[in-house]
Amino acid sequence: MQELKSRPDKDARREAILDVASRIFLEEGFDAASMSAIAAKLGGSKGTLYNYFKSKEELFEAFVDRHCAIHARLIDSFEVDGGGYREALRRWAKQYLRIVTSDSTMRNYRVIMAVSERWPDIGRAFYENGPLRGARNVANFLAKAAQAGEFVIDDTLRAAHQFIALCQSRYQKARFLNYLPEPDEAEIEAEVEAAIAAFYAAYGQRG
Amino acid sequence: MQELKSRPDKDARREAILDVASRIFLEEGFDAASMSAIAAKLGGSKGTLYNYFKSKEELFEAFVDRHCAIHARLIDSFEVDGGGYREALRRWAKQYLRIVTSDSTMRNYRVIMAVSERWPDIGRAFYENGPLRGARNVANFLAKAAQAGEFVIDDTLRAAHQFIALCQSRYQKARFLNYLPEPDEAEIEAEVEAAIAAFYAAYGQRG
Amino acid sequence: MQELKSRPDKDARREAILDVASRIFLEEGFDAASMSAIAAKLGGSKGTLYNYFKSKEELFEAFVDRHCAIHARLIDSFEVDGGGYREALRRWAKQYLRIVTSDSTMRNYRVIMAVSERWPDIGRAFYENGPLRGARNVANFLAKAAQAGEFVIDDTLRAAHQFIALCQSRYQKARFLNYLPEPDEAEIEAEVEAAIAAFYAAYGQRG
Amino acid sequence: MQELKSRPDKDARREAILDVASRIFLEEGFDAASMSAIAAKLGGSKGTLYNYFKSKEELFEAFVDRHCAIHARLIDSFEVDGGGYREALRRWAKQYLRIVTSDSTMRNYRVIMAVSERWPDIGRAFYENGPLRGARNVANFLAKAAQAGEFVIDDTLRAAHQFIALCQSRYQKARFLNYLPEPDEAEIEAEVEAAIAAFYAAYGQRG
DNA sequence: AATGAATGAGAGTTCATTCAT
DNA sequence: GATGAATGAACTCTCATTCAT
Repeated sequence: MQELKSRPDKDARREAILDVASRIFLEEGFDAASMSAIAAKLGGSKGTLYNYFKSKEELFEAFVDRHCAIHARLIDSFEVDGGGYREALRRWAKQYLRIVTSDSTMRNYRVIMAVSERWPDIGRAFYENGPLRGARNVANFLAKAAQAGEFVIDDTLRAAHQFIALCQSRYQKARFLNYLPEPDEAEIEAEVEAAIAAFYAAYGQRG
Repeated sequence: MQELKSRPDKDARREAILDVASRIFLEEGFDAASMSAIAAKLGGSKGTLYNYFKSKEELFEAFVDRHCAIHARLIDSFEVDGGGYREALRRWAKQYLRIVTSDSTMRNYRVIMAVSERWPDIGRAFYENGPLRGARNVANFLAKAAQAGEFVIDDTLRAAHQFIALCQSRYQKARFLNYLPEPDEAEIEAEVEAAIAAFYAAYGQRG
Repeated sequence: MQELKSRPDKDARREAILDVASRIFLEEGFDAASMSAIAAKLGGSKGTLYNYFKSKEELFEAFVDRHCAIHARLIDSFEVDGGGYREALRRWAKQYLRIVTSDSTMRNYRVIMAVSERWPDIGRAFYENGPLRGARNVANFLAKAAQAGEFVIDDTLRAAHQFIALCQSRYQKARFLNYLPEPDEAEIEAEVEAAIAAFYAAYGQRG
Repeated sequence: MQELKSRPDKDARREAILDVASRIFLEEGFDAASMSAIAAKLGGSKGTLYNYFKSKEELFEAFVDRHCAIHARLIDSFEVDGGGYREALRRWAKQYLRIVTSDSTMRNYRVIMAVSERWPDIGRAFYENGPLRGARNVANFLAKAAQAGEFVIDDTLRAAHQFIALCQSRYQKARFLNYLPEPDEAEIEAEVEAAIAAFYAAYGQRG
């Protein structure tokens, strides 16, 4: 009874803390974020924070885990399907690009990249749940499409990486370095069209 | 008289400070680097540090400026020339990829990206001196080559971005997130070959 | 009815808490011991702790009381009797020295002495139940023995203190300061023999 | 020049900090003493404290070192000489007892004993500079006196320990546990007389 | 009677920065 | 111009204690 009642409470509080901590980590990065600031924004005391996470590092890891999961779920939610291969690819790319160039994803990346030298595990986990997952999904699609005669592809994972890189060619570093703002819908479309054109030129089945 | 003698001294000291500060900023990032640590490694006093740079931020900016310059010089040093267009492009790409995936460049990027939200100017400066400069150099080359009939390209800057993205397709995020180690020579070659093949398929003049 | 049933339960729990608290106080001292650590080792909650003892100080006092009682009982358990006076004294001294130089007694003393300035009552209580009780027991014995013609003693309590001091002469401070380990049986015997020899020289009835 | 001027300043400040820290350590013990309290009483900032001692432990060690030195010097200052052996011994014992039962020595012992389990080195150092040094000095005297025919002593160090123990017999534990106040001059005299009587009875050359 | 989440004060420590020398 | 001692704010983290459930 008590368990059934109190556990969800505890979990809810934990999530609430993570919510606040996430926002601050994303805004400030690991080092500049302070436990005091998190507690203050939470409206609770520092002691409470430490009842739920036994150190700043542990809180950060929980933040990373959560965002790995979020990212993984998001990426898997993009269906690569329907309306013909070209259209499917186009639809996937636009969704992906929209997410991956968003301010929130950028902040996410910057925070994680910043600590990837100190804590390689964190970078690795994020890579596997984010970029690699996306590439694999695309690779699977490409394999199916190739079998159906849409493409001629030797190494589908490499091709997937190339396709994704083409989509982001203009935005990847520019967004990481905050040189460009979030692309609007037209820009996304343009990038994706250009990427698809190049990709089909390279791997499309010739008439 | 005194100026003629003391200025170079002063500049030399400044550079010495920057040398040390750079190393520490690259290793620790802006936040984790401490002025005390810099002064200690310098063998001087913190007071001296503040005689040359009036704050940690200013020292960091000097560090960024210096690395922008270093990067710009480096990128411009890659000749896009000689031995036919394809060979020139290949040579350029290999040099670029070697540099751009190196541990030292990675540290550089991570440090800058980490602060790009707080201080967008810094990210912008780095983008312009690094990635953008590289893309422009390639774009110039592509324009010349297109005029000579090697390529059919509409938007050379976009094509340049695409070519560079293709070269780094596998390594960009993987390196930022410390998922993969520095690529060896064979891996660089493979990446570049695949990129060139795709690029020529997309933009090469058809027989 | 309920009282008859619940009181023993309550007492048992109290004792269980004291068991755990004692161990921790002895290991860490008053200041370094934390209520959290005690609760954790107890397997219960901090709230429960405070249901039985209304503050850390009160818990500490209970710990002191308990150890006063333990010590008193222990000291009284040493019979000063049988096998002639010299032999009785020797037997008593060996038992006493064994106990009083043991690691567990040392920890006990150190903890109490450490707080004896802050809370003189605690030191006083411990002195009365430990050293003073021992000295009085010996003094009683000496009085009887003197009456029987074994000794010529003016002030039996002073003589008792002297005898005990002689027994511990080498170990008292050395053990408190953790300079020497627990003495082994041979060392105890040697100390006691030397003490008895000196004591009889000083107070023994001359032939 | 600068060295000749600034070093003494630094040393003086260090000593001033140690003065204050000593007082607080003696009053509160290691755990209860706080760096904030020390800084406050010093009239300086906590940062300054840490410029001189890089941790609380290091400050404590300096405190211990200082008091070891003080104790050693004090103990060596007691001449065991002049006015015949008995009188020399009496004079020494009174001085020793006066010091060793003083409130300030008591505080010193309590603080050190309290940490002797955690940091055995500290207890050991204190024992060697204090009690052991005193015992050795007495042992040397006894050896000379024995050679001159004043005593018949087999093991002079043991005899020295016994003599000292006899002197403190009533006060040792009683003072550690704060059961008795500082003895006055008459009490000291009485203790010493009793000790000397017993000691001569045990080891004095018989007429 | 038992819990354990919440608290806020305060612990030790580090920091960027200043300034008299 | 160089020094390094001094500072006070801010840091991460722990504590004894309370109280609604």
